[in-house]
Amino acid sequence: MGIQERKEREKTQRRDDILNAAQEVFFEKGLQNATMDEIAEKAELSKGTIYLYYRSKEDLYLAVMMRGMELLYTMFAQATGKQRSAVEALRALADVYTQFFHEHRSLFRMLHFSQTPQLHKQVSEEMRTACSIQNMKIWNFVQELIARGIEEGDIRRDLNPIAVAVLLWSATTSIMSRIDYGAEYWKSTMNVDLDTVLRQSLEFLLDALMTPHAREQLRQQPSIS
Amino acid sequence: MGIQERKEREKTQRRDDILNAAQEVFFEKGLQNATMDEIAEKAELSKGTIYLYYRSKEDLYLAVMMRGMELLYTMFAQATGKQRSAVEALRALADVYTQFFHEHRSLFRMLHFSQTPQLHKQVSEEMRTACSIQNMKIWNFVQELIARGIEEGDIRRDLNPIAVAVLLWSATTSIMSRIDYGAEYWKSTMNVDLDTVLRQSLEFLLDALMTPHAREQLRQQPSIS
DNA sequence: TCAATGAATGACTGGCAGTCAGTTGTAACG
DNA sequence: CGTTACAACTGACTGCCAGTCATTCATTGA
Repeated sequence: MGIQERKEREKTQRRDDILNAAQEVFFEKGLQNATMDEIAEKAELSKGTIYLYYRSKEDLYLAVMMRGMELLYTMFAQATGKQRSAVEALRALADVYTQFFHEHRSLFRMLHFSQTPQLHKQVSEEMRTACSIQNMKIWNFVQELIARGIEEGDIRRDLNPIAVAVLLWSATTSIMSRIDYGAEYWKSTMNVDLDTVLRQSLEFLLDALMTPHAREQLRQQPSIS
Repeated sequence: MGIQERKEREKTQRRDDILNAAQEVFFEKGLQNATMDEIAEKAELSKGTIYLYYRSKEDLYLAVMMRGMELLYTMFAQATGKQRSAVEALRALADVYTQFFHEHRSLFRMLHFSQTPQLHKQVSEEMRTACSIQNMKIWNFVQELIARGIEEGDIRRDLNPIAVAVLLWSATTSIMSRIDYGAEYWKSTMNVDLDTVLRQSLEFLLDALMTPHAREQLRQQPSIS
């Protein structure tokens, strides 16, 4: 009996249609200025139907955001797969994150904005746990990479892997969102190129994490860049 | 003719009353869930009157936030005034920022939230420039401190003062808002104490900024802590 | 006492998130 | 093929709230 299955397929298709429509609108208007009516119209469904699939505007917003997280995770996994050492993988991670930031700016913005406590208070329990799981996947990934770097003797032994992960992630994300918010503003009023600042900061941080031994090795085998 | 002056005084008093009422409500509910009606009631004024003094809810929000920035700036100026070297002043700055974070949590939250582009788009031109000026004051303050540290030979000469300022500020703020968002969550799911992470990160960053010479000196004259 | 001026008011408007009574389309059954 | 059952879908409607504006009120100066 394939009818059940077909219905199942149609249902997930609907969910996806809604997600695509929502993504378009959220990208263009942001959470605040997007309206459910516009999303419904774009999805060629009535507003009521949207609420059959997502509990609230905020839930829908997070659902779109989570696709972004999945994408980022996939990019991470791919980029680090072919690296030899953990430190090389960490550098690749930084590059990929920067790439994600530039090529999927709207997703990055949603990802960052979704960290607001105010938002999470208005979201269903299920969505929150789903986010939490996705989130954890990425954190574990980074953390384990750093732990491996310590084992391999390239990252300083006196550092706490998770602390390093938090510092790296926080600093990077925060500078990126500063760029996103108004790189031009910084350029014009303070003559600062934030893209350069981001690159320098990453270099500075990664360098400061490494053991003297690893730094020495790096100097003997400079990267292609 | 003191009438003009009295009226002037009364007007600024009103502005302040409204600000105080708004602060209470925003602290309790956040921007989204606060209503102008509630603010009006708390200020013992009608809603219409509020709009004679502030153009929109968002403007009012930023006005409250800016008092927070002023407070922070004052705390900064005080704390660094009595330090001998720039590096000592920088450490004092970090301590004071942490203190501000803990003692004025709601203001910190507003300060951080006010960095959202979405918010700034809904705010009057005047408010935006006022924010910008206040913002710049703090950035210049930090930047100059770092530049002084370089001159004094305690901070590495190969670093760009403004880049360092951005990195320090971004990393710190981002970790703090992570604590604010849910330190308990991190403790329970990943067994991480984010307060410790913050302290370690600051130590790590400040240490990595310093010249070998300055680090050496520090070891000979350890701080009181 | 009486305009004149400006501050304050609150009923009202428009817009939007979320709901729900009702409609439609489809499958299963006799 | 007619009928029932059921799930998917609809869109008019409700409640809420930011922001407005015609009106009221208070003060001042003549």
